[in-house]
Amino acid sequence: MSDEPTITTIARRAGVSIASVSRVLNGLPTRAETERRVMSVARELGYVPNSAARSLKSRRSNQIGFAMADIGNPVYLAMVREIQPMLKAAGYRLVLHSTNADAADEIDVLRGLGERYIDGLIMIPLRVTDGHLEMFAAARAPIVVIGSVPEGTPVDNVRVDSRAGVRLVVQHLHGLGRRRIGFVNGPLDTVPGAARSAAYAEALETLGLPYDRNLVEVGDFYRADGARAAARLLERVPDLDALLCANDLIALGALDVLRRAGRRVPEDVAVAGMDDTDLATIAWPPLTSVSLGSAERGRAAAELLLDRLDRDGRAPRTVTVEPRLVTRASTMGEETP
Amino acid sequence: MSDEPTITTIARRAGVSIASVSRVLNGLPTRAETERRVMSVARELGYVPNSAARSLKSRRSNQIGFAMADIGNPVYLAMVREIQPMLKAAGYRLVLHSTNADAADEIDVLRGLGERYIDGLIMIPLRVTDGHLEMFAAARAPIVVIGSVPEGTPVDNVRVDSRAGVRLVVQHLHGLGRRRIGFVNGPLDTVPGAARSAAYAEALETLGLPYDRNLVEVGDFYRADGARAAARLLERVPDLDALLCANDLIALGALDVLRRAGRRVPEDVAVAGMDDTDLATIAWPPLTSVSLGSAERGRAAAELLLDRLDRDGRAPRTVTVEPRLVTRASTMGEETP
DNA sequence: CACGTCTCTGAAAACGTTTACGGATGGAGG
DNA sequence: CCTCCATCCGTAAACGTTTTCAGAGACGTG
Repeated sequence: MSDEPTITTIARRAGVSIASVSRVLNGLPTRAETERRVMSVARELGYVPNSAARSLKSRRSNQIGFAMADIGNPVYLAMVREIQPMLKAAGYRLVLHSTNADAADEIDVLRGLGERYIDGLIMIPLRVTDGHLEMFAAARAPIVVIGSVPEGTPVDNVRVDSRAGVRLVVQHLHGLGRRRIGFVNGPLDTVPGAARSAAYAEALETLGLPYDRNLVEVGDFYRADGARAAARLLERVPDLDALLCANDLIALGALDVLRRAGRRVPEDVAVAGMDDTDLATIAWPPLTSVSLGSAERGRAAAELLLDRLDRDGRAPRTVTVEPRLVTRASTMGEETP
Repeated sequence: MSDEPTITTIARRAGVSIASVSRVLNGLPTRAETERRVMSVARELGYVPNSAARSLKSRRSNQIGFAMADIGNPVYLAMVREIQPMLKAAGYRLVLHSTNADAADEIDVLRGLGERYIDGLIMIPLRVTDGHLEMFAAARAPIVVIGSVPEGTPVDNVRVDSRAGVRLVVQHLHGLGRRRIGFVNGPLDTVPGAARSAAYAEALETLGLPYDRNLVEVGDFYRADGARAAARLLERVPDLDALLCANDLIALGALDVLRRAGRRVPEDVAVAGMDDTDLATIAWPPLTSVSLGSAERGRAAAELLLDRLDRDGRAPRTVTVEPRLVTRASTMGEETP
């Protein structure tokens, strides 16, 4: 027990060569007697193969990286919950990277691909910088990006038509007779922030509603920021009758603020979130939210990656997930359980 | 770009030996001119050291494992959120294992320690089998167990006095005048399930309340199971006036059921959870819950592990975290925001 | 009996690092 | 001019595997 047994220890004890030991351990055809001896010695010594040595030879680590901004956000969580079992079933381990949406941090992870401690990477960058693009191009292992990426970027890509998603909610709110539809967004320099901002304007236009910049407030994608932003918005536009939030977390913050302000949801203000996380059914009132298919996106990303690990060389593929509106009591009072 | 540059490539291009390259890259003293040449070639080639080779020599992987039942449970999530940045700051990566509370799966992870792909492991076993104990004893790398473990087990250990926690809530409910205090527990063959069961009985006895087995129902530690168990309990004991749930998730399920049954919380039934996760403040009404210091436990576990990685050889240590009751509207109506 | 064929095994190289050791060089001191 | 020491660097071994290649027997066939 003092020193870890290696293939060499076993070979000596069993009176065979290390090559034979390796063959037995890898299930290659071997004479029954040899196999028996090797196996028995290996078991007796409690032998476990050294993964570093194996990786060095085989050039595979059997690890996959997953990089997202913050493991605390239930969207990413939903993805991890899909991805982890799939990878595990395929014999891969999951290495988690929480980057705080910091570009330098993310580029560090990408550099990690070169260290070869992971065979592939699933990444959700909130901002895609030139640095990202360079690393994507130079990457020495497959990458799947969840979220939009410029045309022609040489990585597999899973995206969701968030524009359509925003349109769905805005139409829903409009259909309920709401005309002063506020919008609490996340940072505009993030990919989702920018997309949702454009989509909001576009949806209003389609419906013939005027775009009023006073109705828009920007915070960050967290509950506390959402609350603050919603409070600012409410103060500026007291006659708001609906609130679209770029995120379920933001929506939770908004609900807190509205409750404290004595506004009834949905009677006075209808509130909708995005992502349709578990939180939507926990919140009170239950939150109408656009599902952006987090679980589905996670699954698709894992599939794309595993596929490419199997046989590389194909052109990059893009999978697009359809958004789906899930209405609950925060917009449709009557549906309250 | 075709073939990954190695230390040998650099050596050739710079006209020095691989030893010199290694020295430069590791910051060992070298003549300025040599250093300049090596660095410039390395940069030009986009050299990145191969982690497998490095691990093989150095016998360290710079990875730490974290094994829990289900990444979806916010308790574990709170821990990961503490642990991940601490490990990262210390130069370690996090390898995530979701074991579905399956003993065989957990033992697999423990076996992984022998593969040396992780330098240490933080584990939260829901059940501690003989298999676990054997692996703990034979482990070739440091382990920190979060949760109780038999006296004398040779691992560092972070625990929480859940007995005291249960006592706190039961006293709180009793102090509010509740006398028919139901208990929805998780599986009794899990470490927390067993502990909470014993603690519930004990707390009742301390308060001079009779133990009525009709008041106890067992499900699993999830929302849906909690709902089902609470429904059974409610049907059996309609005059229940308080409900202690072994878990915030269970409590959410219970809230759903009570709402659907038309019981007011807390007027008719006071509800309390355990773990004090984020969900407690999202639920409606906000949930009274016993904090079992998830974040604190995560931090302590990471500290213990990093400490032991620094210098091994000390006796195993145990850190105990104090529970803390956080009262909210689900038991104290008047505090409703 | 010579030969070819087949099955099993061992020797050795290779993966990409780190590091112990000793050789070369140059300057200081006698 | 010789010796000594310090400084810098190259050679080679080692980490624990996998895999290629070829040798050794066994056996059947002509």
